[in-house]
Amino acid sequence: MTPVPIVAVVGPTAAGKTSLSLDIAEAVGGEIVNTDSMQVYRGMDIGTAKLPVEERRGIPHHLLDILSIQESATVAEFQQRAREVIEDCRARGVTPVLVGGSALYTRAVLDEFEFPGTDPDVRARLEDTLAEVGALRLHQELAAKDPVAAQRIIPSNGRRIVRALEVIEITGGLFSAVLPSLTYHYDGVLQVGVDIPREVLDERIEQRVQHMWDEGFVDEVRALERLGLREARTASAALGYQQVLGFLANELSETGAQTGTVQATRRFARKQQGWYRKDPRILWVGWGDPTPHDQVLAALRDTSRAPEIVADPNVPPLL
RNA sequence: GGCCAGGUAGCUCAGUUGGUACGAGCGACCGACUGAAAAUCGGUAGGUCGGCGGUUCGACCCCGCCCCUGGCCA
Repeated sequence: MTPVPIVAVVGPTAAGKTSLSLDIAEAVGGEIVNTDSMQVYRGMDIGTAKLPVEERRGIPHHLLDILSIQESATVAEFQQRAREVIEDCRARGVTPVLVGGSALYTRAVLDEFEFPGTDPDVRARLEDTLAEVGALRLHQELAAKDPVAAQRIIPSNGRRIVRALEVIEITGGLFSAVLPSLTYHYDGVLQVGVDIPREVLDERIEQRVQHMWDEGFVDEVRALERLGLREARTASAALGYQQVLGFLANELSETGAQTGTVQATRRFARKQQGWYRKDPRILWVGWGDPTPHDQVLAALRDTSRAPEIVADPNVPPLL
């Protein structure tokens, strides 16, 4: 069977990925696959800017609302589920359109990326040790077992040191702390990056956060708090949610929570841009004329601008 | 109007008994990143120490006046 192309829309939060992805999906008859690490949680809607069902233009959306906030999403599991969805789409001749701002998630799905496994007991033990002796001491242990990994992980980053030691312990091998080279796992991938001037982005973020508050974000968090959000390891750290939890705990004023959310979201957007700007495969589409929509459709037609698609003669033209 | 406290990095504040500001946290910017990634961690840039005068070899630190902020008194 000839592979169907894959389109991935990436870029910083609030840049306009969602509407672009809908346009693309409509134009090529595709389905949306979420690659946002927080939109996977049920009930986290307003704060993650999850597209309401009635605005999805009837296009199937995958991998939204697949976990309760009590659960903790992981890249490895997400990778597996996303690949299953992609396989399913391709088998049906449908183009998967991935959208989301979690760069590691997108890469784990699109690129050759193998996760060595995990063990809750080993992990828990290492985390206890970390809390006891501190990152520096653990880093010495790592240096003894895997000098190369130790050299690549900064001695103060306890989290990554723990993971490296975990992998070493359960595999009996070494831990490679280097990101794999940029090699697609699939044929016919087109990554589209939404480019947007920093001032415009900052403005949009502020508006988005204001809109969240207008839509009842605080109530959403209050309801989730009753369901255990505060104790949720991952979900409680989501942008905005952590600030509102602070407000509900009286550690912050409501205004402080709101401005804090804007500030944290801006910082997050910078971090996202950092990830994407070093991936040379991304086709950047800017705002203005022609529209991003038209730029992408042109790219899908003009094979010279979508080298990954051209590279595979088996991929049929999209339009 | 008087008294007291305070005016030091974008913000909140340390600090120097007078000898080139050791600054810190947050923020900003840049970066790392393989099972929490909206996480975790690293690096860099920011200050004529409220203004003007004086004392001194030398003042952010002493003196005088002024301006500003907060509190108390009238």
